[in-house]
Amino acid sequence: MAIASQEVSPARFSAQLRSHALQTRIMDLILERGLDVGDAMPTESELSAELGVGRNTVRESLKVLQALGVIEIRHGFGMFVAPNNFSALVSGLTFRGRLSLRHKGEEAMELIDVRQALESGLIGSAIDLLTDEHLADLRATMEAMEAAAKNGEHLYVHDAEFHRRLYAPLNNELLINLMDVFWQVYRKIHQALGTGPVNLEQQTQDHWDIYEAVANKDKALASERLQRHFDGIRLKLKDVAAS
Amino acid sequence: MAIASQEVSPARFSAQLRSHALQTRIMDLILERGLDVGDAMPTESELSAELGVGRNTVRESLKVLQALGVIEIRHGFGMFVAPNNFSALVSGLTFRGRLSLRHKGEEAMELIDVRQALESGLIGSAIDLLTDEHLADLRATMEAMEAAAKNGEHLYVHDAEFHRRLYAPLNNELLINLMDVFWQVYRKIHQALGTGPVNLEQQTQDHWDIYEAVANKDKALASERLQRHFDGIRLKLKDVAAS
DNA sequence: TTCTAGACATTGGATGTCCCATCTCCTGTA
DNA sequence: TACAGGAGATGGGACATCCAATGTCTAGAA
Repeated sequence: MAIASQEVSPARFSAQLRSHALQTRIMDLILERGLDVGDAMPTESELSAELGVGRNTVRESLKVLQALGVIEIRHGFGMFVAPNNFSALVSGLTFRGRLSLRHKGEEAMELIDVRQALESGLIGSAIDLLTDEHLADLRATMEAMEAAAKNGEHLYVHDAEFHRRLYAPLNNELLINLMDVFWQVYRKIHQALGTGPVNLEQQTQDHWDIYEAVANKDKALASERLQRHFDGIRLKLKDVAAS
Repeated sequence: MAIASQEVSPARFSAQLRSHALQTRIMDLILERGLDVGDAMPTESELSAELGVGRNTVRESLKVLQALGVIEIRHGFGMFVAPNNFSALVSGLTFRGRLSLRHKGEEAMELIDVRQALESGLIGSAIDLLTDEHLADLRATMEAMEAAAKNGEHLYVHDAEFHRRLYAPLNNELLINLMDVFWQVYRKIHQALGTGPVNLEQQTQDHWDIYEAVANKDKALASERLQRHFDGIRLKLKDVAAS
């Protein structure tokens, strides 16, 4: 006879498990077939037939895999195993940040904290591996930033480029991607809040200071200046959130 | 009753942009309505009507949002704004890692690098904020780990718990979530490779060493022992990948 | 009062249809 | 021969409409 189950219904997640299982099956299929980045996937119909589920169901999973950066979908042509691409995380994290800003902006601050920890913690290793070539790239970025500042243009592109190149010596794509995601999320949140007045010269000078410390291979100074850079960002965010 | 007569823009917009736009519209709708974590979302049909797209299309976007951890879908009941939850990232990153292991396992190594940078870089701040209560929690975890090791059980749970509690003082949920994701991805990759022989005692001792340094508030020592801990993990991974 | 069975709302999934984006290749013209 | 343009094939995008599965809630029975 049926006993009233004391168990907190585990079936509450059963549906998610099934759709998650389908995603996993598709990923396993890629691995089993030895497909590599850029290779073509089976068509939606083929997958639908092969996996024994409807095409709509397959599509839902495929969209998720696309969002996770696993595959790339090209309308009218086909689907392909995607190169590393975390851009999809941006929207999710941005949403989180904006949601949190309605309270006290905690999560947005947490984001800055993580960026700060990652960047100031890794700058030492990056300086160790820095070559003249990397330094020249960095300098070129700074000059472009300065030129943009003089023209009154936004520094977004150059700012992102600077931070990306700063850690290029580490040769860690995952790290670069992660940092890029965090940077973009910060930018989007900042945009959504409405940008206050920006001091382009100050911003450029901050980056020059960091560049200088890096060029002199002064790890401690570089780390400290990065810390201060982020302190400034944090303050600005707090200002905007309070208004 | 179809309100579909709304003529859309000339089909200049790429498909990805359109589906991404739909996801954004749903997220904006949440923000506009002031929904908070745990609140119920409109039903699929309502969204379909409101956004002027078919229910299947809405569902694809909803699944993506679920995968990004934005919403939680409960079969037969409804959809809700989800609490922070990065577990979905795990599958995507795991896939990346396994894909890379077919070549030289670079990405899996990069993952360890990022973990190492994050953890050894942040241990100092964590020690600054460490309270007796946190320390007691940490000790409890270690004792549980030791007990498990004596019984020959896997240490997975306790290992993860240890690293989670180590950084609890920072009070940064995003960070905890990220570390958890990385930890799980590492574990899954390791599992997929087939675990070699594991030395439970050694593993436990490593963690005790770290605990000791933390308990003594010796930041430098803690950071160094964490570094060595990850060096060990990296070596183990290299061994398995080479075979 | 307590427990159970069923109604209901809502998501899960399948199928069929049509639309439209992209690529390939063939043909016609210079 | 070389190149431009268009027709057709391929394949994803969107939608309507079923029915199934499942969690919740309530009415009714013990």
